[in-house]
Amino acid sequence: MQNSLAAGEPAQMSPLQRDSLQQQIYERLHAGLIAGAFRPGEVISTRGLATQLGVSAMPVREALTRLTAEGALELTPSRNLAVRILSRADFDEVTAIRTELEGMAAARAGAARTATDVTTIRARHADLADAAESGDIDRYLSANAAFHASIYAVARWPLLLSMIQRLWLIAGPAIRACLPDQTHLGRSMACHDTILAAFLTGDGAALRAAIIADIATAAPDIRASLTIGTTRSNDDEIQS
Amino acid sequence: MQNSLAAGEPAQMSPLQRDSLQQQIYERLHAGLIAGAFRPGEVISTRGLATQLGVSAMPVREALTRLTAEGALELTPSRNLAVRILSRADFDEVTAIRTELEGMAAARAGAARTATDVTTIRARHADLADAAESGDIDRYLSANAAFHASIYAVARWPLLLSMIQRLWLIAGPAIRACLPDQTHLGRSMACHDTILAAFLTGDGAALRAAIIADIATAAPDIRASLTIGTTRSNDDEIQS
DNA sequence: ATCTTCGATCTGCGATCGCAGTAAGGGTCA
DNA sequence: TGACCCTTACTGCGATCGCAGATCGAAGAT
Repeated sequence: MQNSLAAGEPAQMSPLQRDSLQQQIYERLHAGLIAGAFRPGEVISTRGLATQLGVSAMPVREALTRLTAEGALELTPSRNLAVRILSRADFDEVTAIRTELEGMAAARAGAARTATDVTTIRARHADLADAAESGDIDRYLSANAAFHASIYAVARWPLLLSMIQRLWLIAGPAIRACLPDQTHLGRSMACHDTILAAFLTGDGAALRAAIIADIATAAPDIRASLTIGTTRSNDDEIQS
Repeated sequence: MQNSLAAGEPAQMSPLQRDSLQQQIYERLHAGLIAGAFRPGEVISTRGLATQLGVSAMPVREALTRLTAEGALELTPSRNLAVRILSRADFDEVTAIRTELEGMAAARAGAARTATDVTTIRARHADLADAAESGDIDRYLSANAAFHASIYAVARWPLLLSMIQRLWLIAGPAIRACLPDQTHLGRSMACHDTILAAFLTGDGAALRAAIIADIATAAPDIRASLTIGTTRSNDDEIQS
């Protein structure tokens, strides 16, 4: 009844508006934090983001509240919301939980994969390799997150995926902060080839081991850069 | 300047107001969900809760938004917020992740415990045994949650503890819904004695095994009661 | 008597306004 | 010239209002 275009209109209706505003804002910030669009310690203002997005402060507030509760942001003593700065102990904790949960998701994904999954993962891996070759850090981080997330999604455990995403959310800015290590990027890509190979064979145990190796390979570099970023976090100019 | 009582008043000032309203509301709902104060499918109204708590709808909304994002509540097609009803697949996922994360926390807690921790855990276990003997289900569930949480807190990994709490939040109402099984309560208490013993010896591996056994012991009963609660969830009267 | 239909009353979501607290800039006094 | 205070412009948090959508009950028509 709704579609008055009826007869000669095969095209599907436009999505109009999928989610609530706060959900859209949350998802955008989520992706931005994982992709390293924000630096540790960077201040995020509710009203500023609201005017920038052309909406009221209300939905922005709820999105930021959620991110704060999840540990991605923190409330500074001057009543400002800022991207959380991880201590080494924090990072170790995140890494340990990541090893556990992503390992579990990988083991399950290896056993549950379908033909469609295989083509999806291949595509994501191709994107990742392409981004790595281009040297574009932002593209690489986004592609890396998409590659991993698509693997874990194969396990078809949405809660597990959500908890893993939360860990990426917390660690994302710290990962981005130690970006310029080009050698790390090469080593990481070798890990990703191993991950893809294990996924193609469907060996859950091997896939789990490959994922854990990827985490363990990247961790020392990130960890080493942490206190540096902590001490001189606010020295440079605020933002663009 | 604020305290005009000044001189002869050694007593510390009252805490006045610790957190924001939304945080207090969130914590109260959190505890209530874990302790089984809400039944699966039960509708929770923002304005209703607000008037009941004597506050505006705003902080209640943010608390409920957080709980919805965490998977404890869900938005029904009639635009109502209700306590999430777990499918068996959902419950299996929660149980699997619980096994992993609570096992990890237990292993770490066994190694990191201090003398203070021992006395705390003993006290919590005594509370739990007392509640079990009294037969008060509500007291038992609260004491059970406090017992487990205090063990995991010994690991000193706040993020891990927070993620475990989220799992309890989701599973809480389902656990409460299959309450009247008195035999289950006895079996569970046996598990708790084993847990306490393992904690006292400081054997992380044994503590981990005891925790996992506790989860595995309770899971079948809860799982079996799930679809029942799902099908006839709204048959009885709405609420008190 | 049964079916339809319309209105009152819920729901969550967003916008707008006001409040208390902090940080920084400009003015004034010693 | 230097130190101090006060004003101003932010911040997050809470309250209040209005909107669209959905449910339910009662009145009217067949």
